[in-house]
Amino acid sequence: MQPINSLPAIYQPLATYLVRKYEIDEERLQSILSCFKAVKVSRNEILISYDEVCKTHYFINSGCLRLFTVNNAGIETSRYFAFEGMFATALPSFIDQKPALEYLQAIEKSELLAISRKDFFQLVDTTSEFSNIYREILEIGFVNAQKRIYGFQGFDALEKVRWVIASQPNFLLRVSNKMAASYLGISPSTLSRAKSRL
Amino acid sequence: MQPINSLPAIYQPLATYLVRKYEIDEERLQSILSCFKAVKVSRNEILISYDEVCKTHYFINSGCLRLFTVNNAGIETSRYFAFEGMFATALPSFIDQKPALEYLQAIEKSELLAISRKDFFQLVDTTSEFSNIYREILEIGFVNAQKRIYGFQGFDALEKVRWVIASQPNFLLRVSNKMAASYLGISPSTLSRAKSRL
DNA sequence: CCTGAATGTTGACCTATGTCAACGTTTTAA
DNA sequence: TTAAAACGTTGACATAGGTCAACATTCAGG
Repeated sequence: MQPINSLPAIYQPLATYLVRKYEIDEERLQSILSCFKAVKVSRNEILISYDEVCKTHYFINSGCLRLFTVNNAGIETSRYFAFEGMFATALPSFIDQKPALEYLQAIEKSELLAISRKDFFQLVDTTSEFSNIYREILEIGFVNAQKRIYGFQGFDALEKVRWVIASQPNFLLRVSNKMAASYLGISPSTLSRAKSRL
Repeated sequence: MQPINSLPAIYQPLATYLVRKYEIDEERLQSILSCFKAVKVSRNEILISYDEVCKTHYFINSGCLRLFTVNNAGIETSRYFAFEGMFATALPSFIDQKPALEYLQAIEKSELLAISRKDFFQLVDTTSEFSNIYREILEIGFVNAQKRIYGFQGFDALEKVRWVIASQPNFLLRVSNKMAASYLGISPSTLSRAKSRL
C-alpha cells in the first residue's frame, strides 16, 4: 500500500491494518478512521469491568491488553492477550450488550484507538469493507479460541509451555509468569519449574 | 412465523431457523434452501477427516455431530457437540481451506442438510440476510468457545460436571461418558466418580 | 432375540501438580 | 533514591485425578 498523505501518525497503524486485505478508497478510509479516538491508558488500568456492559472496541497502537476473569474462589483465568496491531474488547458483551463477566485490562502503558459500539456497527452495516473486517475479527477470535482448547487439553505443564512458545513466540517474553500461568491453566510455581526443564 | 406452503418437510427446520431472526421473503428463502441437499449418515460415520480440507457446512435436522481431534499420544479431545437445529462444520478449515486438524463425526444416525462451501459463501456475498446468519454462526461459535475456556479452567472434576449440567442440561443424557469425559478434559473414570458424588 | 464388543463402574496404586512457605530479586511509586 | 510491595524460584508436602485391571452392564447388529 501507499502511505496515505496527511494522515496523523496515530492513525497510521490502523490505516495499514484496514487496507492490508481489502481495497478501500481514501475517502471511505477517512470516514472509518474518523470514528476512532486516541486513548492513552496506564499499566494495570481496567478498561472494562466484570459487571459492565461493553460499549467500546479498541485497536492497539502500542502496549498490551489482557482479557481475564476471576472465579468465586478468587482464581484468575486469562483468556487472551492482544498486542500492537490487533483489535480487542470483551466481545460477547460488546455483541449482546449483557454484562461482560470478564475484565479488559491494560498490562502495559498503552496507546489505543477507541470506537463506540454504535459507530462500529454503523460501519459494519453501511460499509461492506468494514463488514468484512468484522467478519475477519470474529473468524480470528474463533480460530484462536479453538486452537487454545485443542492446545491445552491432554497436555502436561511442559507440553503447554512448548505449545505456547511454538504458537506465540513472544508471549512469555512479554507477559509476566503469573499471568502466563493463569493463561496456561497451571500454577506460577509449575510454570517456573517447567521453564527450567525446557 | 407462518409455515411456508409446499415446502418439503425436510426443509422445515432450516426454514424455521432462517426466518427466526431476520425477515426473508419467500422467493429468497427458496433460493437459499435450494442450495442445501439432504444427507443421511450413520452412527460413527466420519464426515470430515483430520487431513481433509473442509468443503461442506451441515445443518442438523436430527441426530448429533461431534468435533474432536486426536493428539500424538492418541488422546481424544472433543471440542463441540452440535444437536438438532444447529449448524456444524470444521469451521477453521471451512474458512481458510487448510487441512482440518480435527474430525467431524456423527455420533448418532443423523439427517443433515449439506451446503457446499462455494454455495455458502456465494449466499454470504449476495444475500444480506444470509451474511447476517453467517455472522451469527461465528458469534455463537466464538461465545461458546469462550464460555468453555472460562468454564473449565481452575475447576475440579466435580465443578466441571456441575458446569456442563447447568449450561447444557441435555448434554450428559445425550453423549456417552467416554465422549463427555473427552470434552470435559477428565478421564472416564473420574467422570464416573464425579457423577456419583453429585 | 442373542451374542460379542464396547462402555460404565469401582478399587488400588502412583505421579504430576497444587499449596504453602522461605528467600532473593525486581519493580514501582513517592 | 529508597522503602515497600510484588514477583520469581525452589523445596517440602499433600492430594486430585490419572492409569490399569477386574468386573458388570449395555447396546448394536446380525
